[in-house]
Amino acid sequence: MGKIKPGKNTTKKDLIIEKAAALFRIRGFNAASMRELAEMVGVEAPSLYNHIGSKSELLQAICFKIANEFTSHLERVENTKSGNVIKIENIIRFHICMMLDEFDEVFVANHEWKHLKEPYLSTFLNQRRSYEKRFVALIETGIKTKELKNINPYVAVLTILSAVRGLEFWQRHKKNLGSQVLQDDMVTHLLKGMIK
Amino acid sequence: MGKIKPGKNTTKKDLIIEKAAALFRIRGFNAASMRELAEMVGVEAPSLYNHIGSKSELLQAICFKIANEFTSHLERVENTKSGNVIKIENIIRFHICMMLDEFDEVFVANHEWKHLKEPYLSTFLNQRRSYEKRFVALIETGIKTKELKNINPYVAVLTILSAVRGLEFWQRHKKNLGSQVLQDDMVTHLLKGMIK
DNA sequence: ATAAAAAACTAATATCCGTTAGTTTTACAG
DNA sequence: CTGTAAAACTAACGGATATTAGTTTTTTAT
Repeated sequence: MGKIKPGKNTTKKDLIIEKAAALFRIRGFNAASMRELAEMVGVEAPSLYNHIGSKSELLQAICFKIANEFTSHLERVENTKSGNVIKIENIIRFHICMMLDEFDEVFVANHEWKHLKEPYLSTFLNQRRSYEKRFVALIETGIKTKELKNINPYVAVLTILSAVRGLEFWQRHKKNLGSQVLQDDMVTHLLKGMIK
Repeated sequence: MGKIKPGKNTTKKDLIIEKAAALFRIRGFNAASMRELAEMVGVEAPSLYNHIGSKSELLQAICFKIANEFTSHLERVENTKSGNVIKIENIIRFHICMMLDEFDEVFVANHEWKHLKEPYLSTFLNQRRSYEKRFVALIETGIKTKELKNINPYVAVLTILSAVRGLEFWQRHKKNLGSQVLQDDMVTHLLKGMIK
């Protein structure tokens, strides 16, 4: 029967996925073993299969959870009446937030997606391409409405995504940088080159 | 006895390392099998061991080849008499060049280093930290000599490294962007925020 | 041409991993 | 309590992997 398992308000499956994200980030998907994961969960390895279907399924869950969060946020932004600059700032801030407080999952989605199996791999890549295109379109609109400089929108999108992704690299130095300060610095720095 | 093997001016070991870099980039270190590598080299798997010691040794060779190239280039720049802005531009251009024409090796060094075994893992990370520190020092000097704005040098270094690393992400779109144009754009963009 | 060394091949081993089978324990519903 | 379903455990399997051993072929030096 349906149960609510841990003391928290989450299923044990959710706990497993959460631990899997941490493990996959540190070890990488292939190097991470179900036995290690089981130990982190506090259980023997075969017991995991009472809650999940397979190791790949864990990777799928992580990657699509993140991909869907980004996609649905973008959709929300698109349906907003704000100007394009604000929309873009909104997206940048969302990326930074995701990077900071769902670090493991975002890292895994960024680095381990290549180990997804078909047809999930193709779906994931299509979703990603679609996201980029819609982001580009947003910038193109901003250029048409004279809000933005006449920049190459692809370069802009990829610069933004690269810079934000670089936050994973900053973790080590985070102690030296307040996170809100960091966020503001990054946003203004990334927007400065674009706004007219 | 000492031999020079292939028609080219490289040893077969070098060929194996080159193919390994391509394979490790595509599959990831753990997912890549020695049998796959052997097929790429045109040989049966055990034959590889006439030229190399182990799979890990291949990863070590790739990671330290790249790390040493960056380190020795930095050393060369430090011993130059140029101004700090030129030194920094020099470093950025070197990173971009490395990314473009030793793509597989740089990618592997950036993403698969975590699978190095001790003591190589520690050595690699120390070398990397040292590189960052010396890069930071260069920027700090530039600030003291009033060549650069009073920016946070850590932020500057990490932004630069992130942006350049993002080039791996651009491969897909490279068709749309001339590589020299790209290089100049990126350099000026990265420097613009720093120069006084 | 011949001897020696280098490098290829076949066969096999030990290990590890994801997963299944089968069983026992735990926990909740009545 | 008692019955039932969820979830834990032990044991084990099948497959893949890096690597070794031993042998044969190819290349090189003289």
